[in-house]
Amino acid sequence: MNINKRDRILEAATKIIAENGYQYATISEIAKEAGMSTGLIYSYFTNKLDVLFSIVEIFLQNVNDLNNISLSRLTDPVEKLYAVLTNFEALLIRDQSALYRVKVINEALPHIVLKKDNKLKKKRKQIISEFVKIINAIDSILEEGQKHGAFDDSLKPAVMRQVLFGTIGRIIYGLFFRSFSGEEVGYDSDDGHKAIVMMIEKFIRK
Amino acid sequence: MNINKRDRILEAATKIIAENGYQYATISEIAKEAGMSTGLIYSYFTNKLDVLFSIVEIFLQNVNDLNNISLSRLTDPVEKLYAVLTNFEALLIRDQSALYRVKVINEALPHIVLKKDNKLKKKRKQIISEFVKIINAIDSILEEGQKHGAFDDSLKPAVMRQVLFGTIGRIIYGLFFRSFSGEEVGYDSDDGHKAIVMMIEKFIRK
Amino acid sequence: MNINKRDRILEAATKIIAENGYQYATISEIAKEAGMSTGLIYSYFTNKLDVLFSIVEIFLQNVNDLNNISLSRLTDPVEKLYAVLTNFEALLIRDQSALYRVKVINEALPHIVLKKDNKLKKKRKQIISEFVKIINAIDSILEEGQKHGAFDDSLKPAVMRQVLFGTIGRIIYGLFFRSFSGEEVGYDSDDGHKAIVMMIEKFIRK
Amino acid sequence: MNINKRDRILEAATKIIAENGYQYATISEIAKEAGMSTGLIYSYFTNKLDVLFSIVEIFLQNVNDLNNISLSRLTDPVEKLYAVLTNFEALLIRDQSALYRVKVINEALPHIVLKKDNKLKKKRKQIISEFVKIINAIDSILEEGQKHGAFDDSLKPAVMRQVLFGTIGRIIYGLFFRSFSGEEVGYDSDDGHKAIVMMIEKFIRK
DNA sequence: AATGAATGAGTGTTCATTCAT
DNA sequence: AATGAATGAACACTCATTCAT
Repeated sequence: MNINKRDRILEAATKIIAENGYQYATISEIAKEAGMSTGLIYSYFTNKLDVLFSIVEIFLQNVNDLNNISLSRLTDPVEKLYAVLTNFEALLIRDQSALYRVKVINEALPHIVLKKDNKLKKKRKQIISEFVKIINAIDSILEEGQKHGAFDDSLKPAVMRQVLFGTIGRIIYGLFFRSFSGEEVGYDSDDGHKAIVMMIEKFIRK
Repeated sequence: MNINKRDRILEAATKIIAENGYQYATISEIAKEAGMSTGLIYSYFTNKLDVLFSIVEIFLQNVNDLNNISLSRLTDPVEKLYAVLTNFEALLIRDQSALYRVKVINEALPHIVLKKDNKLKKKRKQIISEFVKIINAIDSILEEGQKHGAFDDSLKPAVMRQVLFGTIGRIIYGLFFRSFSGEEVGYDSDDGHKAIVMMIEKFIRK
Repeated sequence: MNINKRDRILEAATKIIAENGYQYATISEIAKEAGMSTGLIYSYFTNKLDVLFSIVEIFLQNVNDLNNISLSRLTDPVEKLYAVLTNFEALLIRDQSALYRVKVINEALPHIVLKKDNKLKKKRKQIISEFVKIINAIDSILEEGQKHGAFDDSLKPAVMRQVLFGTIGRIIYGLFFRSFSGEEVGYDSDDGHKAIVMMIEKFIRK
Repeated sequence: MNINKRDRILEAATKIIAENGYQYATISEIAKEAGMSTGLIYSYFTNKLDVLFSIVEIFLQNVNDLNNISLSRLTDPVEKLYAVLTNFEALLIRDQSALYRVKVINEALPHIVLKKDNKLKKKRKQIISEFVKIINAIDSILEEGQKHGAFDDSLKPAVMRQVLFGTIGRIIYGLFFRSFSGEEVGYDSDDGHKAIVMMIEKFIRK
């Protein structure tokens, strides 16, 4: 197994799926983009859905890896929250292919929820476990921060976390849309970053 | 044309698409759910995508209709913002079929962006125009509010609006997921509502 | 469901499979032969294997139906055996399409044994049950005949039955081959019939 | 060319094809079973069908070799027939891998008849010639025996031969099935042998 | 001689869409 | 207006075969 080639497939798939939607992205087009034959994709992935899932899986693992590093050297909940959300943002904004990833992950989530494919049970579990890890990381930061009076405690951590996720997700999706369609959306990535930072500040107790 | 039948199709489609995803929702299953033949669907809609688009279209029209009523009798930007977001929330949380709609609209957006189907050009434009109306309504409320010192003006209206959309969308999606999967998500619709209200307050200048 | 159309598919499939072998018989060729589209075949059958199985199933049902009629009015084991084997022969020799059936059934048996397709579990069971019915019919005729001293009892009924099946099968396969390839095989259907009759006589105790 | 390796491939192929059917037996599985790479198989055989054909070819050659030895020292048609059929039986019942061969040869015959593959014309001819040799050997024994009054002459030799082939084939297939599926078939290899012997006796004129 | 990664033709199957009734 | 049988384009996936190493 050529690890490099697997990555090439995932990168090509990310692009093709982002541009066409999962349903209209064909394996043969992905293969063409990756510069290989359709058959070869099936020696790296179980099926088309597995390609989609793997994109999500790797992204979530990257998030968790970054979080592990960042959180290990921090103690202040405020700083921790900062770090976690910045990691998220960084992984999704970095470059063009990162923006594609936003789109793909957005489209992948419903598929992961649906449990259509028995062959991918294990991978599904793995993805959910990575996702839960992220959620737990944030929720426990928020909880800890509320207990220590660092954060506004009028909202449950789970809701606060949704607010933060929703904010980041939507802002970044707008940036993807701008880059994809060429149309203006009324803000740029600096504005977006500022918004995320401000959201955190809104929840900090003065 | 039987307007009642058209609605029945859209309601059935909303359920089937929400439960299976657009790709896996078949016309024949939608027809069965609506209690009619597959052929009949095609005398009310151009094609499958048209069904999806129509769900979104009607929702956006409803939002705008509600907004028009609410905004006409209000002058205070703060009250206006309240009204608009509450309308949104109301239309998406009301009942089970409203929760389905969250899911379907989420899935529909990428399709609307993609412009795959030439037959639906007009409908696409119509949807975008409804969407822009909503965006403009909010953006001008925010702008006006900032000018009058009612809202925090450190973020551009467009970004603020994304933050609010993202928050509401994510929170409501969580509620859909809870209702669909039966799993707990850590909050209920009251918590969600509280969060939306609080988001507005965060942006009000004291 | 048009019962006539189902039969047309089976007849076309029997021809195409007999001429090309199951592996090389494509659904699209069967559809063409049956004068319909590929899709329609799938509203009558689960999949390609289901078509194959159904050919066998109908044949076995026909055999059992004929056997039920014949055996009900006979008491003498010798006459019964005669009747059963003649039924078999009749159904396999009757006409061109009957000869095709010999070939197809021969090729189908291994597939039935393999249990590859979970969707066809029920049909598989049904086929085996029809097959067992035939086997039991013959075996009990032989057993009864042996008990009454009508048949040679130096072989177990199961073995005798295999001898009779093998004889008929091989002889008829030869006739199929002659008709299919145009080559001579050294005997015709009259010779074949004589052989089957003689086989029975060989087992009759004088 | 390593003759040993060629044999290893054929042995592996016999097992895999017997267990899965020719269609579902993959070259890569055969290679794995033979403990080598897929590529290597193609330096010993033209293609997949060539592997199948070669199994049959070798079997038929073995039969003819045994027949040549046996028949050269016998003159009595009855003894000759005994010898020929016993050779046949011996080669097919001997051990597990011999039982596999029954299955494979059964499945191979239709492929040999079909003439699909131009590359194998020569091999096809060779197989048919070996097969004809066997048929001729038996037919001439039967003919000679009939002329000398040793055998029942009410059936043409060709038909008698089919009866004998059918009997042996069916009985041995039952034994393969028993060994493969683990189910009982109502007789064992001793019963089978007895049946073959008895069949000969049935044709001997007393 | 040997490997196994890579190819790509081939086909079963699905399902949106049409249209005769 | 309504049906649902019929169509056939489209695509995921498999696997025999090749060939660079």
